[in-house]
Amino acid sequence: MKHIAESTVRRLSRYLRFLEGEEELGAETISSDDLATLGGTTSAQVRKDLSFFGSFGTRGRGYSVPALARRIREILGLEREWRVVIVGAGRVGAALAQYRGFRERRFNVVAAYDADPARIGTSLNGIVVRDQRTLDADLQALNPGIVLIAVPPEAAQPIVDRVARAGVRGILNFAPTALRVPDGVVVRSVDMALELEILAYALTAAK
Amino acid sequence: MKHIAESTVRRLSRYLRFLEGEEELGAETISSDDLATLGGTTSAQVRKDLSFFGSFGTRGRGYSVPALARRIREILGLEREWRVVIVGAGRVGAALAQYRGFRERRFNVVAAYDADPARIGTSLNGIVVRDQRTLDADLQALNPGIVLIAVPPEAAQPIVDRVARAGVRGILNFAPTALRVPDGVVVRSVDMALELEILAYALTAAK
DNA sequence: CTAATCTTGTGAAATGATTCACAAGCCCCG
DNA sequence: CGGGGCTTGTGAATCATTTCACAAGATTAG
Repeated sequence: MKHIAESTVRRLSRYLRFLEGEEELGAETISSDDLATLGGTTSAQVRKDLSFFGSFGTRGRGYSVPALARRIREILGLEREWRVVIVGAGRVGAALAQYRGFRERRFNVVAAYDADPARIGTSLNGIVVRDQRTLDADLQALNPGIVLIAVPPEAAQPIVDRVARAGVRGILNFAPTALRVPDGVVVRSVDMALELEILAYALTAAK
Repeated sequence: MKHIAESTVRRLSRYLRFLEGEEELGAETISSDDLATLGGTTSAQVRKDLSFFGSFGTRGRGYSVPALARRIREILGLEREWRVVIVGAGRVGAALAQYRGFRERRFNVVAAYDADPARIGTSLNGIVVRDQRTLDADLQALNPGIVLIAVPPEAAQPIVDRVARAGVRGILNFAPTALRVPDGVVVRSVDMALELEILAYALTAAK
């Protein structure tokens, strides 16, 4: 398939949120214009985004809410459950381990790791923090689709190397550092300080 | 000034990280090519990014590390201190309140708020959680440049309305919901589940 | 001082993303 | 069953971003 822009995927994911909201309210159909209003974009953009994957609407009516929701879930790969392992059980790791938004989307945190003896053995919402030294061996059995990195920046790269070597292909990194990975492994980074800096720029420049 | 793309600002912020690293190592100059390698982009991109703001390099030599770092800090608005207020002292809010990366970049968390009586009065790393009902009055005195939203999604919009009414112009939202704000107020959202979904798509589509 | 070597800064070209605009299809009403 | 009113799907046009390519300035070696 043709390459799809990240901006498109990001919007699809947002459309899905709104569709699920509408679904609960019992809406049967929705127009590209309604979706656009909810998502802060334009109806042409909505239709273009969807058109990359086929045509699911009915002219004159709009889209079937449940059918479109199902189709977007399928496109995004959200019909399956995702097993997620968290490395780093500090405050950020702990918050992630217990984050409600993940469970709701069927991202299941199956284990958490830390290197600090004081944290090993403690429980995060039913998940017992394990010793990071057992990570490599455990990954075989746990077989997670995605690993979340929530360790200090200087510890991140070695963890990523180990995780990639164990065959994990998806990494979501919360450490504020650039990461190198082998081909075939996908990393995304969430850098909270960087987001604040972009905001600072917007506030500073808007004069 | 001409409008600058967000992608450019994001890269500037990353360049700054590398520059600070190089600065500590005692490097005096750096070429666009070195910066590109560190940041995973191209030298032409680096030079183009910088060129929007002036020309700081020396042909044949490269850029002075400390001078460029200073200039980027100035561009991004990081020379000043930013006062930050956090609303929502659950696990995410608590993690943010104590996040080391913010302090390092001179984003100072000056207060945290919550609506839950069980949390009010507890201390997060020296910051005592206050009652959300006093938020509006307190904002006058605190006068934060930025407010972080870390409340449940359904509570976010009312908080944003209150915060915007109090004159705050920058909001960083961690609640997984779209927010409306008046003109002149800048919102950015960090949606952790959405990042996981984009990752899920990348893993699903790459076949 | 000259020549060879670097590396910047920047128009121009190429590529990518969004918006426009409209034909085509579907629904509903009479 | 025909006409009016919606709304999709999609090429074409526009707008934005990245990459290319090279002249010009600076440094270094001889």
